[in-house]
Amino acid sequence: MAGLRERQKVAREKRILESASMLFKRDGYDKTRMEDIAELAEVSTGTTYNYYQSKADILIAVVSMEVEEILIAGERLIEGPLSSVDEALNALIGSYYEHSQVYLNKEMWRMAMAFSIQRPQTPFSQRYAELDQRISMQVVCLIETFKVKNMIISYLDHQALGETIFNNLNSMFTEFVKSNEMTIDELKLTVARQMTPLTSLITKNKPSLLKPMHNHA
Amino acid sequence: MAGLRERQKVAREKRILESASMLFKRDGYDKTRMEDIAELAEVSTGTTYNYYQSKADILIAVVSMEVEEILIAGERLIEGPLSSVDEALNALIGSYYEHSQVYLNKEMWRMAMAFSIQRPQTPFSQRYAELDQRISMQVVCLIETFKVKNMIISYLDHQALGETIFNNLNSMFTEFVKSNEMTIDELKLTVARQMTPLTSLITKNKPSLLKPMHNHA
DNA sequence: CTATAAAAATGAACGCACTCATTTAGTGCT
DNA sequence: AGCACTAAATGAGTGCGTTCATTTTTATAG
Repeated sequence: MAGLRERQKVAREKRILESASMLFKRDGYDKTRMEDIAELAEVSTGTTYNYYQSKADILIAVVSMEVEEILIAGERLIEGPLSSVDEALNALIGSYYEHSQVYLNKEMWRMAMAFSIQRPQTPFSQRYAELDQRISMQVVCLIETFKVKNMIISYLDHQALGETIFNNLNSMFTEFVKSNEMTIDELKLTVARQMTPLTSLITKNKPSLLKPMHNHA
Repeated sequence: MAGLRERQKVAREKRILESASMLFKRDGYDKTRMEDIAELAEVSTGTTYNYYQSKADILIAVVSMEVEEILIAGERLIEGPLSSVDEALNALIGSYYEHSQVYLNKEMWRMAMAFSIQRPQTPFSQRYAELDQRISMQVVCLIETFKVKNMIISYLDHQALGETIFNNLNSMFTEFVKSNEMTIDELKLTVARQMTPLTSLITKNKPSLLKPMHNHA
């Protein structure tokens, strides 16, 4: 049985995270002051810093929750039955995008992305990079599965292909969170369009799919 | 002939930009205080804000200079003679990377990228996005040239292809500025490797180039 | 040359993330 | 229960980007 001190610690950390998560989504990251988070969590400002290194560090805790769920959903898709290369890839990418909006909104994603670039050596960024890496690996894994199941041509560097695809879906997600107007559906359509040449080229026995389309929606 | 007031204004703006550019590269963006910039430029802190909206806004002025030169160099390459698809593409990408280090260092790039994501609606970010857009267009333009010269298969969506390639080279440049160790040469090699499957697939009459390679350098 | 209007420079003041010396409170021992 | 020890909470203090009321400088009119 844990002591009182230990239980209080866990409870405080949870209260701080919940308060921050709520305020970030309600008032925005910038508007939310450390003082506000502390007040709602019923601790002092200083105490907050005993639990999280910085305001940004609280944000990554929320991001982590979100990405863990994204990865689990992705895992399920990869292990499930695969239809065509094109459909399976778009299903995975779509799943990533859908699950990105549970705990976070666009502004919070922007902040998280910004911090991860700004100070790549901080624990925050290391963590963020690791989460990215795991998503990238999942895409590579799917490409490998295609290969094993003889769905794509076999002489290609599947690691490189997977990374290119990840870079693309990631870049477009960045565009999405930067845009006020863009919806998830538009994002999915754009990426599907961008992926078409590539998937057509690597897919076996599907020459009829080679249909060029036009510019952004 | 411009009046005294006008001339002083131009001179002050130039001094502020030069001071900031120097201090950012020497001491780092974070360490450089607005007070330091103002002091070196022989103006008051407040005056700095009559010329630039924020500290970040001064940074974009430096970034703009850099990217303008990057674009000019790219233009030259595209209009010049093209060897193979693979070589021309890598030459363009390599040129981008080489020219990225004249006024900026990794830290400054990181800061600029971070701000452009953080507040996409600010003039800073609009400007940054526009510069990105122009580079992307240059890549698309090169792909179009390949098509016109009958160097690649013709039934593909060249716009989508160009965007995918830009997203990839851009993502990897982000990885580069985030890493303390990675050199420009390593960056070029990594991107060349990632591009190989794609360029092989789209190039006409080059089946012998299809050689899978292995993981990161 | 003086007076008046307009523009720009100035630096003290503000807000907020973050720090640190001090105080408070949980734990283990007698 | 009382005491010593230590982990943790606290909030006034610090630094820096940014703002704004005031002062200074330049242009213009009489």
